[in-house]
Amino acid sequence: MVQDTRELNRSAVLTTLLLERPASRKKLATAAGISAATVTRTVEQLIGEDLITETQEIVSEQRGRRAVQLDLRADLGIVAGVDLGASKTRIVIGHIHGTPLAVRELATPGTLDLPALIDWLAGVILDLSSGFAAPLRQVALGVPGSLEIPEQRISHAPNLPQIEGTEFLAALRRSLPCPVVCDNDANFALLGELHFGAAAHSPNAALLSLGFGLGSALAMDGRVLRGTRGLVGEFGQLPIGPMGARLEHLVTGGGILRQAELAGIALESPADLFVSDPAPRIAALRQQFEQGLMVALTAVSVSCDPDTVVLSGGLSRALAPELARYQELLGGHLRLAPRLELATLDDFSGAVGAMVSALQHCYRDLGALPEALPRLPRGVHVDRARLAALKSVEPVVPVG
Amino acid sequence: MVQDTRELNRSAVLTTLLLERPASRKKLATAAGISAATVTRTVEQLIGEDLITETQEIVSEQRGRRAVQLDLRADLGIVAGVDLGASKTRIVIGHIHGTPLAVRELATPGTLDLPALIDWLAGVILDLSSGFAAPLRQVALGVPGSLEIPEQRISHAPNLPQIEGTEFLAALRRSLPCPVVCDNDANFALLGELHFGAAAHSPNAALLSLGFGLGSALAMDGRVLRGTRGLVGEFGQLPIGPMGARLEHLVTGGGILRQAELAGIALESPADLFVSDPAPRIAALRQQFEQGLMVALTAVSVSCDPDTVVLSGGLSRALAPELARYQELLGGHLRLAPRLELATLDDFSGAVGAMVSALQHCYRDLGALPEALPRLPRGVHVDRARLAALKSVEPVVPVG
DNA sequence: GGTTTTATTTTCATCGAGCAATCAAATCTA
DNA sequence: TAGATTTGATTGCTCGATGAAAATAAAACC
Repeated sequence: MVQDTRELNRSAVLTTLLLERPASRKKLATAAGISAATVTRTVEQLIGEDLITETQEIVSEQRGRRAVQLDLRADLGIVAGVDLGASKTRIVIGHIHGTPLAVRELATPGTLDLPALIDWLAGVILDLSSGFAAPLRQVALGVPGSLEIPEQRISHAPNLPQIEGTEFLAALRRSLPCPVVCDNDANFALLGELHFGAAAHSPNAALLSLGFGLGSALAMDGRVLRGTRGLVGEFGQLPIGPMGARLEHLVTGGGILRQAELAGIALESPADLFVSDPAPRIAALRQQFEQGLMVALTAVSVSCDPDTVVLSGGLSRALAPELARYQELLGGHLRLAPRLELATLDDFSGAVGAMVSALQHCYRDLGALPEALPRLPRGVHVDRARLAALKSVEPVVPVG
Repeated sequence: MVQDTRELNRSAVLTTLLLERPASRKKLATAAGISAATVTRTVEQLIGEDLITETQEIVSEQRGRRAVQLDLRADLGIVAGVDLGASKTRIVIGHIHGTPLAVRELATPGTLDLPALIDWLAGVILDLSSGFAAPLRQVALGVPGSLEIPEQRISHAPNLPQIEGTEFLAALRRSLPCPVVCDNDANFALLGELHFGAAAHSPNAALLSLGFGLGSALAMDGRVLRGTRGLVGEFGQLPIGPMGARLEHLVTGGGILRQAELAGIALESPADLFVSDPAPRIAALRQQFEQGLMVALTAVSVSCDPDTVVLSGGLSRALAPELARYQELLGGHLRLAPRLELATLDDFSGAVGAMVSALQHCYRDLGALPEALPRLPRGVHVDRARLAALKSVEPVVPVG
């Protein structure tokens, strides 16, 4: 509690710059509520630390001396957001400014044993990130399982059992030259949609991932809720059916196929449930699904009072035509029902959210104020078209 | 961002004192990480503001000069925690130090119209708080309904419909000489149990209130979650039964009676469901209840990953003998199931929690650091015996 | 009564912020 | 083209607040 006023101003100026990038000293002084003199001195320090730099002045339309624009140094580094799925692994390399630089979608070699899987993953990350003339500063990894915070243990990952326990993460950390944070894939997907997707401008939001399994995530005030034992959002465990059947047996791709089999109906894919003119027996099955979906939607709604619930995962695309009806149904169950939206980043919500998280960890390490992190990165736009375009980009672009 | 270092030290010293009450200057300096010289000056300022005061020195067992103990001034004020229930209204007057001073339990005159109800409530609060030689600084009011934050509107209060809308709160505020905060009764009940009851030492906790209605509340990191529209915790809305029947129709006192009536069973009270040797038809009804209870317990568990789930409300006492079995059942549904506990403050969880909230608002207004509030008040013990003893105390005790 | 120990206050050097003057670099105007 | 004007950035200066250390205070010990 000593002379931290200087440190405090450093943080304030840096944070303001991250929020209003790029900005002149004058603008920083106004926005941060600090005198111009102090900003000059603080900026000098930050430049000395090789953190920020003066950039091109904008062609001014005003009279008077042109403001010198400042920005985070472009060669500070890059981050990697990784979504390690049971079948596909998706990676988004992000520039320190927040821009996605490269995107990859690979088949996860799920049959490999643990050391080989770690080798493969570390190799892929290093390979993709080495094409840029800036160091890799942070990796964020989404996994199809829960993370127990105190011991950094991954549990409950039936679709990729090798990674359960603590060894996978520990070994991956040894194989990578920078910090690695890890979280549940749904949590990162929600973070991605919060920043660039369907839940932008909804600080309170939830995500329901309807795929082969059921995942969900909750966010309040722009912050994704994360319990210490990774239990948050596991609504699939709700014992709602007769005999304690779980919700995940009703509203997942796997569950639908199983229910169909039990009922003696031949379904090729879970999406067949949503054909426009279903046979009566399929309609019954579908009604069962929809009942479960309503439970799931209600559950996430009363958990964090979201403005928006984002639906993602393979099944979500199949039920898109029914969305308006579901919205109405939910309104019947719930006063003040949240808005239902499909994920706009498609299968890349998770990887993009991981990139966002990695960036936030970077900014925090650089000294940004923690309370501003949920609003960072700012001034960047990411959408599916941009990601698609980057899939084919060779990572040979020198940054800066 | 100017010379706020002084203000910052003031907050730090005050917060440390609240956390380590009472404390000497030396102790404050060590605990807050501030130099002794600065603490001396800051304490001088706080004494000048009539906020803190020197108290009796402790009889020292050490050599050397005795440390002068400092404490919040006892005559700073009192707060009122009010739990306005549909049938009973409970009030706990709390000293600024956190000690409960007076406790009342009154029948709510639920048949009064709005102005008369407000008059009655304001009168009761003023009457009870006027017996102490210290001003009433803050009132916290728990209501059997939801609070929509932006407009301060109470909604969803079927058992006390007069208070719905914005007028009740607005008029009550006009009738009381100090700030009034309002929240859902379950939220305050959880806050009470978090501080003094079954969830003490569980920063992540949830509460399930099983009474005539179903209420619940969630807390993470010692902070009760509160959505902007008061939807958090309304798990009663879960449409889990056939034909969209809601969870609240299964696990509430009212629901049980209705189900029994539908089944043609005569029940005098919901508690009859839990007799030790039930008739087969009652056992079936009970099983239905327990299925609903499991859904509710699972739902709160996966919403905030609690270490403890507190059961409160009239029904919770009836099912106490079955608690161990429910704990086991829950463990079967859920890996890492939370601990189930009965509320230890009985019917006063809500009023005590409201008192806690009122105190926290006081401390915040005095300048305590927001991040310390979830740990305040400290060093006070409240239990049902103490509350019971205070029910009969006449409020004529001059404070200080 | 002197010594030792511990708490608090005072003294004093230093640090860092803001104000205001100054410098810098534009556009505007005759 | 040479001021005048406007706006941004820097610098000199003062002042307030902190912390280290010295001084003082108040106890126990011997």
